[in-house]
Amino acid sequence: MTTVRAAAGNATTRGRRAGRRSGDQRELAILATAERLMTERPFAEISIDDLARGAGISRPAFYFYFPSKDAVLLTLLDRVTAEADAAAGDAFDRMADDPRSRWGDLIGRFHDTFRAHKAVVLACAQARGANAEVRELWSAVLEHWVRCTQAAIEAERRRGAAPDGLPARDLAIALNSMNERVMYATFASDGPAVAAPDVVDVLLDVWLAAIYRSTTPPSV
Amino acid sequence: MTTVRAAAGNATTRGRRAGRRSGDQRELAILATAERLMTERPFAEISIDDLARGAGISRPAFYFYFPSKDAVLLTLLDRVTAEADAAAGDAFDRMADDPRSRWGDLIGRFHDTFRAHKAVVLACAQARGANAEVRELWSAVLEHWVRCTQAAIEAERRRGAAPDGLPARDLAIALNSMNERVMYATFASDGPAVAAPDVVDVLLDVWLAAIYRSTTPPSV
DNA sequence: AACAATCTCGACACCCTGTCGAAACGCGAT
DNA sequence: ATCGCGTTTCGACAGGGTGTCGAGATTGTT
Repeated sequence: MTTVRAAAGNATTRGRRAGRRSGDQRELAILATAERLMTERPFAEISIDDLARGAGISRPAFYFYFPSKDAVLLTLLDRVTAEADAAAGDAFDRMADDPRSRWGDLIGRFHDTFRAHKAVVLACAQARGANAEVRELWSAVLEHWVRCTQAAIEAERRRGAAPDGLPARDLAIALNSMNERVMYATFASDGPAVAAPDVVDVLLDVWLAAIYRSTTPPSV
Repeated sequence: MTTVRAAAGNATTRGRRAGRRSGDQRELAILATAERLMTERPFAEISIDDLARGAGISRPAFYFYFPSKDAVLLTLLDRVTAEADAAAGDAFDRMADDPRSRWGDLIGRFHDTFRAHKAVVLACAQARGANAEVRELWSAVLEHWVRCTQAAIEAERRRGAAPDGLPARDLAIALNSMNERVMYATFASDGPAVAAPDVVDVLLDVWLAAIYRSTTPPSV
């Protein structure tokens, strides 16, 4: 298994070899083409030739910018990763003020990040099965949300607002997994799905029930 | 988009053209080879040549038995579909006797079906993104579980054991989606995952909390 | 103008899929 | 036994995708 990442794993070097001149626009054109085509058909059906032609270069020239088609997806996913980490940021502060609103913010942010990059996320979900790097990077995103969720659950238990029960980490994994799968189904219209406008409400209700055994958790 | 299914959509005709002689063993050999290889590497990395050689025939001969690689997976999935439908069967009877045990049975059956065909299910999850037929067939399985769950929730609400709240269908979708994703992560060791022995317990707790707002729901 | 780094692409080797037609096989009817 | 006819097999081909190489074009610097 060869790796697409630079040795240092630096996200900024995922694409081309170091040093740059005028070709930056070409690199961006490839990324833009990829994002556009992904909204039209599954990632697996997009060829490197499609990406190259879309960016106005020949197929061999593509390889100057990216080592493979997957590397393009990984670069796109890097952006989403950064945005997702930022979005999780302070959503967990002052949970005691108004738990329902705070958890709603949290799920809403996950939802917004997911939806803003729907095409990339759906493509990653498809590629995840076949590409270990996509799988690992996506796992890292999810792990971050799980940790934040776990910490918030533990804090709520400490202040007596939430009852003890399942290990907080297991609960956090289950709830975040649910969010991922439910949102995926809704955005992809894949199988039984919750209607798009209701997604956040439905998920929030399950979260509150699972964490507090109530949909009206106590504030301070 | 060409279809792999026979016009009638009959599961028994998914493979070869009608009429048969001694080649049944070959067809089974292909299926057995597929199931074995899927435990070793992702479905996308298995070629038709691999399947043919594994069954002791040449690559063109493979096409006598199946029209494509996906058709093999679909045939395997047909078995799982049948088993899953059967497993859901009477798991919803006498829910009022002992809700916790009954829901536990239900999740346990989903879990057992999933685990018994781990390789097939993981391969389908991978192929789902690229193949519409796999996606539809898997959706049908999930839809069946969702309907059963929805009916059981509504029955529990009618007898006053479960409080009103979210539409039962939305709740059923969310919970079954959670089960699918959590089990997938656990079996595939993909990203944050619940430890294998705890999966059913964790899921059951979330189900009971979401349906009853309690982990000790009332029996008759 | 000359050099070097950057960038481009024609041509190639390789792998995989799906199809065709010819040939081999199995078996009941003559 | 052998003829005939469906069943089964495979060599060979066409088409399309990936990744690589080396030669050439472009651009910025001196």
